[in-house]
Amino acid sequence: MANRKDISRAVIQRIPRYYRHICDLQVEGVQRISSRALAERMGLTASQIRQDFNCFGGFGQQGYGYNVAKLKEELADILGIDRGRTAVLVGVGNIGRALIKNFRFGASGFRLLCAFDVDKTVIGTEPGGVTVRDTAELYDYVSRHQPDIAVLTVPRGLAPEMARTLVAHGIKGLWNFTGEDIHLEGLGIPVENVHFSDSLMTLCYRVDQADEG
Amino acid sequence: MANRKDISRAVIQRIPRYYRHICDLQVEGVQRISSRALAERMGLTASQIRQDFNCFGGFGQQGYGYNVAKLKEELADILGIDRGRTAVLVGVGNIGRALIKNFRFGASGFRLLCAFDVDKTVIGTEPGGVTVRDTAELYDYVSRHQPDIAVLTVPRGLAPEMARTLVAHGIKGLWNFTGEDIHLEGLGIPVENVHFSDSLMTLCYRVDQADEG
DNA sequence: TAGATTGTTAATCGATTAACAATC
DNA sequence: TAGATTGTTAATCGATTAACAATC
Repeated sequence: MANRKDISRAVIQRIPRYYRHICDLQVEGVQRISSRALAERMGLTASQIRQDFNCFGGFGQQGYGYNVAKLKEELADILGIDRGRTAVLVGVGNIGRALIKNFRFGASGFRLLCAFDVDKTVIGTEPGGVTVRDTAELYDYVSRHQPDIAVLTVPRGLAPEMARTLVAHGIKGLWNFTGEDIHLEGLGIPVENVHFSDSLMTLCYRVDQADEG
Repeated sequence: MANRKDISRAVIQRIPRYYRHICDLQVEGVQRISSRALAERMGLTASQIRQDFNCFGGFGQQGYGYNVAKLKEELADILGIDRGRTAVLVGVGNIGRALIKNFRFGASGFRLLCAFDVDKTVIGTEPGGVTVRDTAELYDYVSRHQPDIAVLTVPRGLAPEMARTLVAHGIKGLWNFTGEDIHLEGLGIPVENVHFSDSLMTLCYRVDQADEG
C-alpha cells in the first residue's frame, strides 16, 4: 500500500462518495461490481476508479471485479469510520438542533457525546436524546473527556476564538458551520469549513449559464 | 472576455470564496488590494488569482492592484447575484427551518418566496417571516409563479421523484440537502448536492492522518 | 520618471485517461 | 482454456506556477 500521506486531496475527496455508492449497492443486494459498472453508475471513468483504489493497495480480483462487502470494509477502514471517534457539538440553534436530530453521526464514524449552549432554557434538555450542557462547562468537559472533534454551530463571531481554545484543550478536528473560515493547518488541526453560501452561489452561476447558453 | 461557457469548474468553485473574502475586505474598509496580498490572505498564489480573474476579462490596474468595490461588483455580476432569482423551499423539518431562519438567501442572489410542508400543524405558520404552504399546492404554485430554484429538505426517499416533477413544472435548478444524489445534467438542470456526511468522513480521515503521521 | 503590479505567455506539475500485460 | 477484468505503466490533458513585458 502506498504511504497514505502522499494520497492527493482529489482522491481523498472521492472516497466518501465511493463509500456512499457501495453502501447503496449493498442495500440493493449487489454482491460484486466491476470498475466499469461502478464508473457508469457514478459518472466517472473505470480507469480513475482503479487508479483511486490502487492508491490504497488494490482490493479487486482480475476477471471478477470488486466484492461489494469487502470493498465497503476497505473504504470504511481507509476513512477510519470504525475507530470509534467522538464528537461534541457547540451551539444548539436551528442548525445545531437539525444536526443533532437528523444527522447520523455514526454513519460517518463519530459518536456524539453531548451538546453545549449558553441559553438557560435549552440547557438540560435532550433533543434527539443528546444532553445539552452549559457552554461554561465546555472546556472543562473537553479536557476531561477528550472528544476527537467539535462541531461548531455557534454564531459567526464566536468561531475563531472558540476554535483556538478548543484546540488548546485537546480537540483534534473541527466541523465548522459558522460561515467564518477557520484555518488551523499551521497547528496540524484539520478543519472542514462548510459554506452553504458557496454552494448556493455556484448554483446561481450555473442556473445563469443554463439560461443563457 | 472569454466565453463563459469554457470556464473550468475549478475556477468557478473559487469565485464564491473570492467574493466572500472581498466582502470581508470591504467591511474592514480596505479600498484596494494586490493579487499578492489577497493570495496571502486566502492561502493561494498571486498567479492563480490573476489567472482566475482574467478568465472574465481582468479588472485590475497595473501598478495599483484591484479596487475592492469594483472587484466585488464584478464578482457579483459573474455569479449572477444581482439577477433577482427566486426560490421555494420544500420540507420544513429541522434543516429546512434552520435554513429559513438563519440562512441569508439574499446574500447568494435569491429571494425565498415561500416554503412547503405536508404537516398540517406547520402549514400556515411563518417561521422567519416565510409562509409555509401545503405541499399539495407545490406544483401548482411552481407553474404559476415560476421560481428559479427549489431547495430540497424533504426526507431522502422523496427526493428523486420530486426533483423530476419540479423540473417538469419549470424549476431551473435544485439545492439538494436530502443526502440522495440527484443528477439532472441530462436535462440541463444544475443541481448542487450538499452532502454533510462526505464532509464529516473527510474530516474523520484527516484526523486519523494527523494522529498517525 | 521609477516603482509597482497587472495581464499574459511559457514552463511545470499533477491528475485523468488510455492501453495492455498479468491473472483470476 | 477463453473471457473478463484488474493492476500498472505510459500518454494525454488540464490546472497551477513562474516569468516577464506591458503599463498604470
